[in-house]
Amino acid sequence: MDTKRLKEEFVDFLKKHHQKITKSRLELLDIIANYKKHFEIEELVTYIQRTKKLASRATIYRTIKLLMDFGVIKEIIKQNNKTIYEFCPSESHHDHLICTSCNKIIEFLNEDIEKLQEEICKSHKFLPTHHRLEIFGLCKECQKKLHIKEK
Amino acid sequence: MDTKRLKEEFVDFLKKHHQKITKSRLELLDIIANYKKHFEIEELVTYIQRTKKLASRATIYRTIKLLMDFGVIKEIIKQNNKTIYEFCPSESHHDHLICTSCNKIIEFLNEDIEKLQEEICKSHKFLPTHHRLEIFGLCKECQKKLHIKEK
DNA sequence: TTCTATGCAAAAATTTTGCATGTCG
DNA sequence: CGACATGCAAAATTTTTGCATAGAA
Repeated sequence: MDTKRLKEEFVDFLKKHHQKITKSRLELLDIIANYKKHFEIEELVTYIQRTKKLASRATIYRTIKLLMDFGVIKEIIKQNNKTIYEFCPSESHHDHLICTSCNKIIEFLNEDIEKLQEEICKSHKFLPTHHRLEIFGLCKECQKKLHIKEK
Repeated sequence: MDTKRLKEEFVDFLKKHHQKITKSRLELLDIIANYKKHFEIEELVTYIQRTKKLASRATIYRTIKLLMDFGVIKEIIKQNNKTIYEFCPSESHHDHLICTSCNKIIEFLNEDIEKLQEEICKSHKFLPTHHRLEIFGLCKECQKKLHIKEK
């Protein structure tokens, strides 16, 4: 993935928030953008420390928080107290179908649902910043594996 | 809350899953049903151990897993890596508006959104078991406090 | 030069587990 | 009686933090 543009925006973001522009921060953005789309932090820490020796666990945690504020990382949660993070550059919001058997994550976007959410917020005078919709269940393949008949 | 019926169903559930019916399990269901609707586990542990001395932390954690399988507890997550659990007897599914300033949780249910979700699952041949929709933002009161003008 | 970021290791917070003992069926 | 549940404390997991040092503005 080409992250040149994204890095520039991140630099602006850091300046605006009076934070320093460091090698770690920019390279972490780069690494994460080119790593798996969905990841757990510890897995990422292991990967980074094995391959690049770029940043410590503490810095990775701290930078991920920054990147969440910046808006390119979101947390989506799955069962078992595991937190899965998603790299998600801003344009492409979407929601998730999560298979509880094979842990596959399927993305979808439905404009009607998005619109309905806006209406709900309006009716509660709630000012939304972001949202998360997760549907848990069994994917097509796992239904077959488990011999579940379609209705 | 009257939990007689719920307890009977829980007993059936335990039998069906070849698990034992114990005092701890039944009383924990009772306590949780009458505790706050939204809670963190540690807070619950403290409460139970202060007031009733009924079960150990380990048993509480284990029983909550059981109750999640049984279906009366769901986990909804909020920011800051805190996991909020919700007691939610089966009939009353709903989703959440979560205020990121005062942490208030507002429940809502929108049938159209529910229907659209079913359609999405169908089109992916996905067999849903449950879902979770969380909209984060600022509640009416916090917008006022923070002097945010309505559009 | 000044202030913030980083690394390290220790601490905190949260959840799970092994094992001896108690309880249910 | 046999199998499973419980309590305890220890371990595992995940995340945060204090402080000395390095690096950016």
